[in-house]
Amino acid sequence: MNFANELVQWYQENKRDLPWRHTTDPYVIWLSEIILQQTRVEQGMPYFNRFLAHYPTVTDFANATEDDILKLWQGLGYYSRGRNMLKTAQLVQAQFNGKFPSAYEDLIKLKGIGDYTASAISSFAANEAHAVLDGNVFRVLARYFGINEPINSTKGIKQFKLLANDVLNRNQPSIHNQAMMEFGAMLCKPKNPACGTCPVRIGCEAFKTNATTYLPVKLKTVKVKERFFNYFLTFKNGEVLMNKRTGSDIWNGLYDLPLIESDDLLTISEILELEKTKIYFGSKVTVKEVYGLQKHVLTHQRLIIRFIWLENEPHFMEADWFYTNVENLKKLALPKIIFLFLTNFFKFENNSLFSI
DNA sequence: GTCCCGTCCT
DNA sequence: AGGACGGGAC
Repeated sequence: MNFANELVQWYQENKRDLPWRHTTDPYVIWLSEIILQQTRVEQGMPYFNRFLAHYPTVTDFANATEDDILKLWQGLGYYSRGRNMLKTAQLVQAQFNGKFPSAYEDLIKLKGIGDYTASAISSFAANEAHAVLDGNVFRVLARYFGINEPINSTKGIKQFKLLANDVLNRNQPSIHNQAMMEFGAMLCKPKNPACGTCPVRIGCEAFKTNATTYLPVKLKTVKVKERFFNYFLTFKNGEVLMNKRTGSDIWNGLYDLPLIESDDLLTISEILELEKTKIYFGSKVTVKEVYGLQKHVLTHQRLIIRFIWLENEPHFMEADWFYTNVENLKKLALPKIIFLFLTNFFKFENNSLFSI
């Protein structure tokens, strides 16, 4: 039996029972695949269930607002996925009459759907012969065939793409694709792969040469930028001053507090002396309380965050600032660190995050 | 630190 | 082609 068939057999005996594996509805598969991009199954699962409960069809999804989607997406990260999903749902509603496409050529044109997701949906929903190439598949192929080419180089991606489609079982692309990924996730893991129980270890180059630790090869590590976020907490008539984030920075579309970013770690008095602080709050500022420093680590950034509670009301309001009461605050999509701070500050019994 | 059922922007 | 984009788990 060849490599791919061995993995399919392993898959049928060892696969996890995941909800999106019980359907061929391209909409449901799309939902699961976007949520699972760069996200572990265990982390994505509750979000998948929530989204499906809120939006059983793509038409329901298309009728949502961006605020609705981002609130449901809160805490999952890579928020452009949620924003792109809404655009795609609206386009599917308008141009495909609410019938979610399952053909690769249609899917690849949609926002938020790249080669991986188009291959996944078209193979799972319509059994089209497109090999998926995700982090798992890269790893399995690199190890089994002993390939040193970096998986994130242009040359490497081309090579792996060819290889993945070469080993693809064209009689059952759906099961084949799922088997490759499940095998990578459950057995051929990044660290401490279970070579002892691996059904294909006899033919595996990495096993034979004891190289699983060094494969796959990946170029460069991301450099982490350090940023200092000085947040201000102010109230008027019991309402808190909030900010809607726009532009191309992190957390686009989510809500946080009025912010002054600094290049270095400043003392409280230094922050209050900043020109920007004076423009916003005047030169006579009364600090009621300071919370922080807190560290918040993202993939490319390390945020050093402080919250400064001021008695003052702003002299100048940015266009994206607004006051809101606590009840409405609970409905806003907040970055994790802001959500944690405000939840703690206001002592929410906030379960809105996981209520359906 | 690395990786997760990647994609978009420049 | 390179960089940006969250958060959690190990």
